[in-house]
Amino acid sequence: MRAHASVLHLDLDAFFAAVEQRDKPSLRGKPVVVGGVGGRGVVSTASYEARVYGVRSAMSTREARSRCPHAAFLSGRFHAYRDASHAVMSLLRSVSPLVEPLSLDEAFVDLERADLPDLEVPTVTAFAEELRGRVTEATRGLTASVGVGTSKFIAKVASDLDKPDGLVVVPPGTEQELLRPMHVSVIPGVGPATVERLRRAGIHTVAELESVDLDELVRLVGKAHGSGLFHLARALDDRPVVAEREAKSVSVEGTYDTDLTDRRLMEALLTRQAGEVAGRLRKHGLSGRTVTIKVRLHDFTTLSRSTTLASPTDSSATVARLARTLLADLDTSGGVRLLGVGVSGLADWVQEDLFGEAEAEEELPAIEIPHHSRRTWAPGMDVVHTDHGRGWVWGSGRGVVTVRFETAESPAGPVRSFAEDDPALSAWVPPPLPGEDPEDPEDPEEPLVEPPTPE
DNA sequence: TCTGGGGTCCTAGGACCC
DNA sequence: TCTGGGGTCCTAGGACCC
Repeated sequence: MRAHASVLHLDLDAFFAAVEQRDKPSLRGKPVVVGGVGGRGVVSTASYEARVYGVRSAMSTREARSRCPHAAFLSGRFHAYRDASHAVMSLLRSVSPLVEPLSLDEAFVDLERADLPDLEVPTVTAFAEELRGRVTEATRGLTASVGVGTSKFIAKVASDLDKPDGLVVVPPGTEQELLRPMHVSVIPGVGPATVERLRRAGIHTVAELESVDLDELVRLVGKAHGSGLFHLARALDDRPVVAEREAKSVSVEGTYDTDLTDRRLMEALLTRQAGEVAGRLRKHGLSGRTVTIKVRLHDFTTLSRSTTLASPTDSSATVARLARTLLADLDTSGGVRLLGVGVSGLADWVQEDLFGEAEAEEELPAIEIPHHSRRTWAPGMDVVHTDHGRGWVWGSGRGVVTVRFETAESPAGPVRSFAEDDPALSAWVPPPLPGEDPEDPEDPEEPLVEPPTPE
């Protein structure tokens, strides 16, 4: 909670649909729905013309079609959205170094770090109005709704008050009178489940929430959430605008038009997804220790299974093998509508660490691995202990097993390879599965079974 | 043929360590 | 062969956000 209205929240109006209307004049003034167009798709964004018919984000596309059959249904062009988003974020960063993007179409801007003569309401209002114009210019016609207030919470609430193409500045000191009549769902983090819990306790508005003491709120919704609600209900929010946030996980998932029942097909799909995840890790110079699969059954029951490695990986083959191993424990006989693979526990990891230091491989002293000292560390992975430290199986193929050693400096130390039949190496190496090319573990062949295209 | 995809954060229980 | 508490890591699930 600041003394001045110096947090700005900007939200591009009906972003995906607006980009489509900008790029295709025949769509202007007409209902446009962007989202999944398959049998199980949902709406990402509806243009304001489509919202008139009750089409909303997250609604199934099937329902959107029945409400507005004459709308244009588009599956989306993410490169175009990314480009437009980039133009906006660059503009915002030119105005203040402290910009926190929330998604492609939303960001906070810290005006304390902008070049303004002062932070009084008239000054900030004029600045925000000019900024909206510059956003429209930079995106060749997209409009933005902007809110400005003394905190992130207030700025975000404000940007919602005059959509689309509006600006609301909440003067310092007026926050509580603004919030009190509002429904509790204006508070970020209050979704359907919390609304229902609060409703049962007779709490509907922010004013009512404000009258509940901290202990009672914690009892109702838990420790962290309760404390958050207690403060936000009083407009107390000092969360800073944070420019750089590091990714914590990378994942790929897909929902299929018809439920999957063939385990071999599921394995093939997981293998493909693992390759996408690992590829994205490598692209960003990341690796991760925990591999998680997600399985949604025919009845929408959602399961997850995860396993954690001794050291991070970005290998397609390793992620794929672990994913398939995790699937093996699950009963999928009723059919599966969604499969996904993710990697978390991310670490910065530069390619040179692994491949650029061949000399490190040469420097390693001879190693004897006593049979009895080995133990299984994780499904599909073996770990070996030696006098020189601990190593783990990194990859295998062509009769060679590659072991990566942990050192005092780094859990991802030098790499050394062994012949598969080396008596020193007692680690069990899982055989390659169909669809995985043992010649090149980073480039698995297409699965033998051709999977259906995920929507 | 209700219910996406890519994320973040929290909780709770168990293992393990000191 | 009794009893503990705190801290951390891991796993599974759930709520929430855009």
